[in-house]
Amino acid sequence: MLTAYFQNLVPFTDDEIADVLSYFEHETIKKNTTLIKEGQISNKLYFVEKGIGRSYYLKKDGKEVTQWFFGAGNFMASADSFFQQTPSFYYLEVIEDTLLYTITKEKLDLLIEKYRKMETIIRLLAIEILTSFVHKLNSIQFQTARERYDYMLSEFPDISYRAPLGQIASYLGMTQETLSRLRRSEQA
Amino acid sequence: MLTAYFQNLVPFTDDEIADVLSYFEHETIKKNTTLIKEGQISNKLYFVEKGIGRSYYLKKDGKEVTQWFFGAGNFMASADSFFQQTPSFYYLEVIEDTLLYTITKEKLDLLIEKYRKMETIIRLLAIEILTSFVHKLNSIQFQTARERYDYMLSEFPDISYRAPLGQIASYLGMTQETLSRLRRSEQA
DNA sequence: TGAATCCTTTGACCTAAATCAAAAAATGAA
DNA sequence: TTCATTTTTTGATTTAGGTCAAAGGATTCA
Repeated sequence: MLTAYFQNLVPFTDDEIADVLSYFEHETIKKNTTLIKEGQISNKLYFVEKGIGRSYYLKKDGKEVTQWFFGAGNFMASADSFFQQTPSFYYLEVIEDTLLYTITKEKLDLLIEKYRKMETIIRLLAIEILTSFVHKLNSIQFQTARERYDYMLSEFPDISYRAPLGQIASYLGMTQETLSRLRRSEQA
Repeated sequence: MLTAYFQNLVPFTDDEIADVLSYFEHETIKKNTTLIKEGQISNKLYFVEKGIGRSYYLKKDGKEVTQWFFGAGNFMASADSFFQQTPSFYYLEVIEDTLLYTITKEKLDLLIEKYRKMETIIRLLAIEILTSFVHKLNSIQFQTARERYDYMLSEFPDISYRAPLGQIASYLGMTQETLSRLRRSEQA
């Protein structure tokens, strides 16, 4: 899956791909494990092979706000912390038993130096993440609660039914009571 | 200013910088000029030397929604359209008389091929844009109108007083009436 | 310099969604 | 299998901010 992801962006030879993959580690993570806490500098970039990851932060009143869901087939990171090596604003966790490929910042930098194509991939990855964030921003700003939930269903159909309701509600910027009522009216 | 921007990310020699700058053009643009319309594929990346740029889109009801303001010292683009060469979701315009450096996609690609450092710069640029978008997303989701305006004041103090109120209001996801009332209470 | 257009303010009223509270359902641990 | 904890649903009430309408100000351009 990771191989396909790379090949899709920039073509590699089989030898190159094998070498690139050797920089990654394979990990199995149990449900509800925290990968990064707020304030830590994130040293790893993750690729979700199976399962769901989530980033969130705590409001002053202690309530969690989901910032993003990472489904299978996507890279996951506390992007600003990892790329800019600054303290993370977010917590990162997995909300299901999850299979991850991971790479450290140091190894990624080595890879980027070794393969120019890798730098291209990271550039494209950053732009892709950027695009999807912008898309979310536009889907949430000025939209009603119902429209925001419709965006969620179309953008993350699988996650919409696997993540706890409260986590989805905060991702969409509404209370869980409101989301619960929306779901009821959905089925009618 | 553009030189400083580059040097700040990756060191170049004087000769290199001169060569890189020769790929850019210098343009003076009159207030309220549209640079890109929705649906067009954006072929240019802009650097704002002086003035203010703005991206916006139209809702189904025809109302403009400001997506971003670009102040002096920043790159401006319809990011997804320029980098991925897809039809732009946004309009791009300048809201003051503006001095811009511009570079076409073709020339930028040449530069990236010629100087690896350029690819690094674009990668870092993409990550920087990403980070600031994420920051906005977090500052708007779950915040009250007052808090959103405070974010605007701290993030874009200059633009807060130079852009028309309606444009700022839609950027912050509120009506202009609400923003007008906020400002009044501000002064009290 | 004045008509025309655009931008901002103000007021009255309304509504979507938040808050508060508590019951019901689901999950998990012993 | 039961008890405890967490998650979801439902109801009653409140409120922030939206909508509608109209009047003032400020720009612009002939």
